[in-house]
Formats: sequence, structure tokens, C-alpha cells
Amino acid sequence: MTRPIASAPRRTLTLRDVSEASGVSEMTVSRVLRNRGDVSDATRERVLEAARALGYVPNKIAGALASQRVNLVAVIIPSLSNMVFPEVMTGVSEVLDGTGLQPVVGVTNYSPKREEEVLYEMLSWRPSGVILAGLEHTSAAQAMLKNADIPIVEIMDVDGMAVDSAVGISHRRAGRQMAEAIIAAGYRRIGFLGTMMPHDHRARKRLEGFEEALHKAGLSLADREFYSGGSALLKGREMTAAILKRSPDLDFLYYSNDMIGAGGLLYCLHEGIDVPGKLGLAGFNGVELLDGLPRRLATMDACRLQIGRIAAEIIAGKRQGEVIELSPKLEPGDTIRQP
Amino acid sequence: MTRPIASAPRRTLTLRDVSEASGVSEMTVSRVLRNRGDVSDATRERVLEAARALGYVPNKIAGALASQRVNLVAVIIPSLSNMVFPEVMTGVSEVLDGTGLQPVVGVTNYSPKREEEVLYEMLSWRPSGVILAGLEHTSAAQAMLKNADIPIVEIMDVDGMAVDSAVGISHRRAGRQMAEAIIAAGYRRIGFLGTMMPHDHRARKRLEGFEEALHKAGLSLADREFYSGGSALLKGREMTAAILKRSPDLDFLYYSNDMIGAGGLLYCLHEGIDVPGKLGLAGFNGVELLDGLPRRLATMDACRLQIGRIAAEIIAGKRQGEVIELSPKLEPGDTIRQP
DNA sequence: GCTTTCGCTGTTAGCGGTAACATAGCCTGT
DNA sequence: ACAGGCTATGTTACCGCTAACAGCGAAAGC
Repeated sequence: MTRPIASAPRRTLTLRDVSEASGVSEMTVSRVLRNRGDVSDATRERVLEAARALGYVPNKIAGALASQRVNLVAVIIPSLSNMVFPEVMTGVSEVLDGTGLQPVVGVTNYSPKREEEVLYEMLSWRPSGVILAGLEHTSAAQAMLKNADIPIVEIMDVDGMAVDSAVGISHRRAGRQMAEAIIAAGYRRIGFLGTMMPHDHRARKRLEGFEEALHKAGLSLADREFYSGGSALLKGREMTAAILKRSPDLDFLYYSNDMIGAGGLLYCLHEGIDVPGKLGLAGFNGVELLDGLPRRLATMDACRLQIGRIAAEIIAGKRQGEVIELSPKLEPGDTIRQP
Repeated sequence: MTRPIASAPRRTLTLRDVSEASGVSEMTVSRVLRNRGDVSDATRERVLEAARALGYVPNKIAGALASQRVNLVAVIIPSLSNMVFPEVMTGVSEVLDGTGLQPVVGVTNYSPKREEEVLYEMLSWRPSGVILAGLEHTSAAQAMLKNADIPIVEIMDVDGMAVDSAVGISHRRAGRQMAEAIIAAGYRRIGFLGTMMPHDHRARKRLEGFEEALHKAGLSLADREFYSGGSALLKGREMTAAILKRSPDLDFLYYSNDMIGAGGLLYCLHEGIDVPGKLGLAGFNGVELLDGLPRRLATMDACRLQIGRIAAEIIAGKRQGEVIELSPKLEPGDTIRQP
């Protein structure tokens, strides 16, 4: 089958076509199609029938321009491929579904410049609201957000200044809490394994909080290992091998995310290392994948679903905005020994 | 910080504001901002400066209406959370990035009705093209696609009739090939584990192709097990336990996707089952995650990245359309014994 | 010197809808 | 019987931008 057969060299259909086909004014057609205002049942039927027969699809561009209303919500996130943002999206969609609002996703690949571009592009469509990850943006992006005059929700993080509303957890606190739990369990020679991405501020803040708590207890990180790119599971495995080779006396490994943590866990089990007796492990995010592992990795749920839901509720006007801090739950699993 | 401080109860900025601020006509401003037509360097500078100072963001709604051109490409996919579509998106974005075109993602959750709604919504924004997964759609959706008069690319699958262009693999053939490889390796008591989703046509076609090849060899599926929802990795583990308990004499397990296959693999390794000697395993998709497993699961790469790239090239007009069938590569890994 | 060309800028008329108001019947109460 | 109020529909004037064309001064051609 080929494209424009052009059996009829038709222009694209407009309200006028439907109005002519059904013998009423364009305005009446418009009313019928939007379910707005009183229209008699007879007319409504006639119009709907004509629209269906013609295969008319309204032009929202014209509609939005005339009504100054756009049912789009811009959602700007760093990545789709790490299992964390898809779950946020699920929460957003769940809430938006009933409201007539539609999420539109933009991806930045953790690049502030790219974020700025995506934001500009999206704002130029005059969405009804913006949901975007993180509190760190280029100053141009900040300015655009402030000027936009629509609800803005910055998600995932609350450690910093919000432009408007924010929903998330404190990653610094999450890092601290994890460190405290590890120390309480008696571990002392602690290594960190994480990403090298300069713009993953949340991972950075977790590490900062983690080290802060270590210092408070008179400890410090015994070793650290970074990676970028590639299969996170594999990297977790490789990094774990590397750090244990370099520092065989480590008794705990804190991973900046569950995926590399899972890789590390698989490695340790394969090597027959005594987990959590001789070596403890913990990750971050609470991804579903962990349920399927041979042993439950300790982690901290980042409340992703709930963050998505709340952000959407704010945009939809179902809830007051401002900064909302959620409390991540520590899930000790089976890779931290019980104190 | 709160929302509409309304220090100036400003309307949103328009071309007119920029034109007044820079002392030229709106048309000239428009030309400068779009880099279209001749404008003197002096004027260009002045206009850009004014636009920057005001924080002007063009209104694409008005622009699109006037120019009858929209730089959006609708991408409609069943799910974000299964590692397969994010990779397609990567391919799409890669190619579109240079072209001024922008992907807009819609998610259907494998519901044809939802797909129809999402399509309707997206077409009402008059995108420059549509990329959508699969060849099966409601008849209303089919009609809309045919009427849209823009390039349509159906991706992932080529077993069926395309509305316009299609890029993908033959899942039937993929299923057949896998069956042939399994039979060639000497396995005879073969079980299947898969999803129960009624609308995952590609999984269905793989199974059909698989069974067809079995029958041709005088064999048939010895047992089968289905699941829906939940952590795929965990389900893979549970289903494997269940099917092996019910049919302990199986010598091969074919999984409809890599995630449950990985769960099955982990289960078998943990149980000390001789893989691939006593029991062979294979999945489908070629997801990156497999790289991190203790043993390489046999799989078949679904060419996701390439599918995304080619689809985008067709939309961008960089490549002729029509049906393009890619050949998935069998990756035997370490879970099929070598014949 | 006078037309021709060219580079730059302005004017006009929509794009396809919708808000707001206008209007034409018809019913209702008194 | 007639004001007043409904209901169902039509009319008008944009929304903010761009295509197409018009205009104008300066450089170029003869």
C-alpha cells in the first residue's frame, strides 16, 4: 500500500466540511464535538454521523490558538532507560488520565543544555504545566520556567531551591540514612561504587550525605569506583571485582543505584563471598527487578510512583503546590547483617 | 517561591512585543527568529537582543497554524517499562535530532482502544509523521492512519499488511529459527513460558512460528506456562519452578522475552541444574541486561535500535519507505549446547 | 541619467478554530 | 395577550503567527 493515492486530491478536512455535510453552522459542529453548550439531540446525532463518515479529526492547533487552552503537560526527564523514570511516568499518566490533560515526554540525557532546548521547544507549545526532574537547570531554563506563568513541578529532589513546586525526597538524607544503617550493623571498611555522570546531581547528593554520616561517625570511604556507559548490571559486576581486588579488606559496598548493585550481588554470590556476613551490599531506588534476584539487595525506595502521582495532581489543580518531601523507606533486604 | 507574583500583570509575550522593543515590524522579527529570508546583520542583532531581554518564547501553535507545518513526529508504543521501546526511542531520537523534527511519545499499555485514542489525540496536532508499534490496530485507527496523508511507519513487525511503510522483523520467522536451532542442538522435550497478554501480537507470532517449526520436525510443545503482571524477573523464576515441577523431563525452556528468561536462568543456576547440558534455555530481544548475568542466555536480537533509526529516516524523508524486513541474529550464548 | 536589479523591510490576508454576543423561536406565568 | 426567560443556533471578531506579495532605496548596468 502506498501513501498519497490521492484518489481525491483532498485538502485536509475542516469544521466547514462537517458543517456543510450536516447542514449546520461551523459553530454548532464545534459545540457538538466538544460537548459544550446546548445542542439538540437531533442535530448532535446528525453532526456526529457526518464527522464519523468523513473521518474528521479536529485541528487542535487552531482550537488551542483560539481558546488559549492547551491540554498538554510537558514532562522532562533525563533518561528512559534506567527503570526509574518510566515508573514516574506511570504515576503521572494514572492521574492525568481522568483530567483531559496529556503528558508529553522530553528526554535530556542528563545534559543541562539539552534540557534547556527541550524546555524551550515544549514551552513554545504553551503547555498547561511542566514537570521536570531535578532542581538544577541552566539560568536560561530557570528564567523560562519563572516566566512561563504555568504550574511548574520539579520532581525527584528537594535539596535546593524550587522555582515553583517540588515533589521528591532528600537524596542527602537518603545517603545519610543508609550510612547510619550500615554503621549500626557494624560495618567499618566501606566502599562506594557509582556513576561518573557530572550532571547526575541526585547521585552526587546521596554520596555527599553518605560521606557526611560516615565522617560524623569518625569514618570515611575506604575506596571508590566509578563507571559510565554500558550495561549497568555488567558494570556492577566488573566494578565489584575491581574494587575488591584493590581493597580486599572492604566489608561493605554502597552502590549508587540498584542495577549496578544487582550486578555486584550476582558477582559476590558467584564468587561464594559471604553476604552479608563478610561483605554487606546496598543499592538505591527500589526497582522491581530486585524481586527476582536470588537474594534481596538492601535498597531505599525512591517513591517514584508517588512522586509522579503527586506532581500530576499539582498540575491538574487537584492539590496545592509548594515543596513536598517524601520519606524514602530503607529496605534492609538480606544483604545487611542484622545488628 | 510562589507562582504568579504578577509583579507585572503581563499577558504572555508576542511577536508584537519584540517588534515594538526593537523598532521593526513583526514580520522582520519572525524572519530573524526563524533564520528565514534576508535580514541585515544590524537588525538581526537588535531583534535577537530584544527577544533575549524580554525572554520571548515563540508560540508554535500560531506558527504551525499559519505555516501549516508542524515539526512533531508521533511515536506510539505499548510500554516504556520493558527495555525494548526505550531503545527504539534512542534510535528515533538519534536520527531526528539533526532534522528539526521532534518525537512525541504516546503509550498504549497494549490496549487497542487506548492506541486509537492516543492516535486520535496525536493526529489532532497534525504531526509530520507517525511511528507506531505493530500492524494490528482497530479499524478506526486504520482509517485515521490512511486518511492522515502523512508518512506512517509501523515498526517491530512485518508479518501482516502495512498501512504505509513498515520496519521490523518477522516474529514468525524468529520463532521458527529459534526452534530449528534448538532442535538441531538435540533438544526434544521443549516447554514454552510467556506472557498472557492477548494483544501482544508479536509474542503470539513468535510462538506460532516456533510451534510450526516444531511440528515440521515431528515435535510439539511438551508444556507451557503463562503469566501476567509483576516483576518479569521474579515471574521467570517462579514459572520455571512451576513448569519443571509439573514436567521434570523437559530438556528445553523457550521464554517469550529475555527478562523472564533471565529469571529462569538465575533459578536454574541456583538449583544447580546442568545448563545447557541437561536443560537448555533461550529468550528473545537481546536486551543489554543479559551481559551482566553469570551466564549468557541464548537470545535473538530484535534490531530495536536499527528499527528506530530506519523508521525515523523514513519520516524525515531521508529514505524511501515501504516494507523493510530486518534479520534478527541468533545469539546462542551459553545456554544451548553446541550440536 | 535612467532603468534594472537586488537587498531589506513592511502590508495584507488568512490558517481553523472558539469566545462572546446576537437572534429566533417557543414556552410560561399572569 | 404579552413581557420575560429558555433553548438552540448563527454571526463576528479575533487568537499569534507566516506566505505571498508589495515597496523602497541603493548599487549596478548601459
